[in-house]
Amino acid sequence: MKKRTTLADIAKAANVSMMTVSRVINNKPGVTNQTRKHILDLIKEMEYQPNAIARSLVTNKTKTIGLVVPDITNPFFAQIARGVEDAAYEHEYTILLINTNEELEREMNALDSLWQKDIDGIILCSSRLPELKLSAQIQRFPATVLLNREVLEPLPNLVSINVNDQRGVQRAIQHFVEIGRKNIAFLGGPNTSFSSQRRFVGYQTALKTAQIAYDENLVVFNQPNTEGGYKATSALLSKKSTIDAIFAFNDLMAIGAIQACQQAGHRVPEDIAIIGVDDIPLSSIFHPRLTTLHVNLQQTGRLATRTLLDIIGNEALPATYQIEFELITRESA
Amino acid sequence: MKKRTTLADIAKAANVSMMTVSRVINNKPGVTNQTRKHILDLIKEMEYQPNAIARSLVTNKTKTIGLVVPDITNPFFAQIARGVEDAAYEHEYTILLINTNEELEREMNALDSLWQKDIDGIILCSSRLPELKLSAQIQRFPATVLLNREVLEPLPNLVSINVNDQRGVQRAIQHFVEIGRKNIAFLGGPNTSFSSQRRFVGYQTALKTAQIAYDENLVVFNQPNTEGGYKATSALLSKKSTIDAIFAFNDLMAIGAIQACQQAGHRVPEDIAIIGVDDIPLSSIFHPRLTTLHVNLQQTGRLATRTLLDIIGNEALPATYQIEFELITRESA
DNA sequence: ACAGGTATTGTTAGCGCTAACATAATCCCA
DNA sequence: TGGGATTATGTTAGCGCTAACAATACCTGT
Repeated sequence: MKKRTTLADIAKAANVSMMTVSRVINNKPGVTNQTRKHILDLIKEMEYQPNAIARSLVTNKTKTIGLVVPDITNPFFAQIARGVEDAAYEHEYTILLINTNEELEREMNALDSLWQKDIDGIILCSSRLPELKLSAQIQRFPATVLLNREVLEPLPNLVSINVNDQRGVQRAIQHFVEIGRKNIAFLGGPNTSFSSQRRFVGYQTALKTAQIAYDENLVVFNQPNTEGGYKATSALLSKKSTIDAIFAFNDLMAIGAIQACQQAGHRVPEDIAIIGVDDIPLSSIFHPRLTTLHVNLQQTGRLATRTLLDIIGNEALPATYQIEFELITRESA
Repeated sequence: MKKRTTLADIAKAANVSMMTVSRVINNKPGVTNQTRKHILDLIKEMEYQPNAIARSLVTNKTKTIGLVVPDITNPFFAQIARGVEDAAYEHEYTILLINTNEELEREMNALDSLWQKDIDGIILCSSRLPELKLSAQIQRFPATVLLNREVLEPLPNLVSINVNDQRGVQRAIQHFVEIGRKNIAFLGGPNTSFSSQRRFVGYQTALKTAQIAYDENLVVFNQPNTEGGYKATSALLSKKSTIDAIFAFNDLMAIGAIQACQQAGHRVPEDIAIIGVDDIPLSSIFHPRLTTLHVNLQQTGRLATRTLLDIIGNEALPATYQIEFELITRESA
């Protein structure tokens, strides 16, 4: 690991001042083509690469954005992260990745450490911070995009992006109605989850629209995995045998639900139609192939960083975006 | 976004020199408990947080490590990333995440940009760089850990961590033999992939050990997904009907293989036993539940950063690690 | 009470770069 | 042909911090 070549080295070698070299590397005008070429050659020859740290210290820009997610292992966030990074790469930004593991303390520490590193902005996914702390944090960063979190009072340097859970669920329920289902059950996830709450509201709204009476016996909450789906559905079937459709919080629960139905002797989708959410890879492999609500998360990630860069660049913007679900109709409904 | 509080601000407020404050925030000796407390109070009161950029410029340490992966969307790398970040967090390091998308140019750019940001080390996963370029890159970073890539000539600041593909496959084949299978087919992945190659070697070695003759008609390569597994297996079954076991490059191919077998009227595992690799979540949900080779990737990620930090801290180390697969015996074999 | 040590605080310089202003070189047209 | 505009280059200062050395203040034992 040899020592870095610095601006000064190049300047000396080219027999010009550091500023002239600086102008060349930053593509600024005010340098003859001849000297520019000369310097460019030297830069290549001496393998000079600017020291971003030094540059940041004076410009107050780091070309770095922080991405805070609960758990990168969750495909939901991995997809978003990929989109975020892709778009960042295109604009020559890099990503500082942080997992909060849904722990408040870790999220606070993360934000502090990002702040210390003087990043240009943050993309904060599914933040669990209490409103007050969150808004305090946001105010100290130059720009932030909030993903998948209920909005606070508007802030000038903040944009929120949310998936439209309500509307998505309504679409699903509507689909059930269109294929003639009337006894539609709702499998909720953990009720600490914002999206589970919103989906529940969507479910109720959609029933009202379809003029179907709400029946609380058709609603169960459980863990958002296959096991939870299985248990919830078994419980449901034992007290209500007239069910002909199930909306599940996510695909894993939907799969659990299918297994429970089949176990109990119901055919899917003939007797009971099932719709999940997320469109995980498994959905198209599992048999029967799962009908599900889908969002292009990678695209959403891209949108998040583009929006962030817009805020950084001081371009006016609306304060919230709503991303719509798409219903992927496959075999299960 | 108000202006940052700086060391100078604190120094002025406390009526001491900047150095004294610096000593306090860096927990260095040479400050009275009294003044220390006084300064600490002011720091809290004025919400001072050191500027990491400025600090890095003088110390030449950034407390940041680069993590380069082909695609964070791939659960394999997401798991590793999670482990890497967890361990980094514990040591107060942060992670710069980069996706190369398996593109050479993007990998080079990534490495350049990390270099410019003066990071303390890199963890490079499944690098596709030609040997020469790779080793040149490695030599300019203070420390690097190579994951899942054949080792080059040893370098003082480099540690390689590889999953022991060969031994893993041997374990799988041995399991087939133990349950009385003799006609063992091999479903390979893309032959550009190092791991596919190594697993193929392991397959041949294991056969030799078990004194089973190698038959090239039992070997097929295809895409590493369910479709590839399905096609490969169909092809296999049409020319060889005596097959009683299949080793698949990964779980997705294994699932495709199962579907192809069942389609062709073979029972799994009674007629044909099947083993995959990766232990993806689906493996334990799919029916029949998949027997598969498993590695604790999160743990591997942790190992990677611990090792990297050891290199940074100049603690002597062996040049390569081998991580062993574990055979998870479920229903499919 | 004082030499010689130790514990505490301060001063100077510089990391590598760029903003802002200052100067030198070149041009163009009346 | 000369002077104001223009273009090319240089100089100075400082971003926020810490390493290294310098200067005090405070001891301790004799």
